[in-house]
Amino acid sequence: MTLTNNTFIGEYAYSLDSKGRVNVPAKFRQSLSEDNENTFVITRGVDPCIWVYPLSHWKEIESNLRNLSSISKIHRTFVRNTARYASPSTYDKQGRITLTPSLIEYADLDKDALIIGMINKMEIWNPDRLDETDQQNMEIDPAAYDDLADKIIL
Amino acid sequence: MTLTNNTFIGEYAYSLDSKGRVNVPAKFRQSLSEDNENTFVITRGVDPCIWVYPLSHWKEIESNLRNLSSISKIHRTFVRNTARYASPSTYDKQGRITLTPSLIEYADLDKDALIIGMINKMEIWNPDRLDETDQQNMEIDPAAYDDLADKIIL
DNA sequence: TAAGATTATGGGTAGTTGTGGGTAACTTCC
DNA sequence: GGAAGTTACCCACAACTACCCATAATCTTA
Repeated sequence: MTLTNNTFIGEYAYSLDSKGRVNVPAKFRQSLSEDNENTFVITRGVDPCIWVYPLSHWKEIESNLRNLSSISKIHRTFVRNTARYASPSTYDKQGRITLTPSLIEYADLDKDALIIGMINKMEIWNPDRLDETDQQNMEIDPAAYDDLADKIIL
Repeated sequence: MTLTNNTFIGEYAYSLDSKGRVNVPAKFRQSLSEDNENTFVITRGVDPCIWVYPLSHWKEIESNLRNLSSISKIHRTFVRNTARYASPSTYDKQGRITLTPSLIEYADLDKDALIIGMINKMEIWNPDRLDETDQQNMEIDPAAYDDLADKIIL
């Protein structure tokens, strides 16, 4: 059962094979709208993980970046940092995408890959790195967290 | 897999051969629309790197420059710096473009050439110079950077 | 519960891509 | 006009990647 198009929730444990391929959860694939052409764009996350966007969402990001002028240093740097690590990946007949060696290294992926639905994208984690990040996030300022409560009615 | 015509993302490590040729990533070539006639325009970047535009986009830049008045000193200087170092380059059967000695020197290119997709153009870097530039960019005002990130939902 | 469909994982192969070098055409300069 | 240097085009090979098929485990449904 699919909730909303191009929306991802839940957590899945898969394995990364010797060719750098990981399965995309069947539910995520089913949620993809036609215009994504079975394709995702993978890139570096802010945390040590891989971000996986549906193609259609990435195209929106691209069109925003296109309007930034390279005369401005900040704009130039922002475009470079965003575009640099991104690469499209179409899933194969078995529903797997191929990750790039550079991203596998960045996310420190080994055999186990944890896929997490993040609403408009998904994240691929080394389970150990995620545990560590969770620990560190305990130290987040509770006030700032509470602040969010005003914006999102849980 | 090609996302959008004349749009470049990703990072690629290639080598510059003794004849001053570098490969254009296959994905970038495939993304080029017909009207580019397999041709790019190479010129100096603002940073110490080479900017590589698809011919069609360069033509738009030319027509924008045409509208700048030569009375203004800033305009005059800008037009001169932009036009001065530009030169067209068609890729060969193997997908390589030939760089000019002057641009190779400007970008301080040696054996290794790092090609970065910058959406509407690409950049060719000496990996060491890029590392240095990345370091310097750490000093960019974080607030201004976050501001950009807010507008573009990553 | 049994049969069928779907899902997760592993591996083989043909076509593509990146890189080096060779040769012919063209330009430049004396 | 001829020699020297430069540029553009062509061929060849090694490495890699996308695509295909196979199998085992799991879920679905009658």
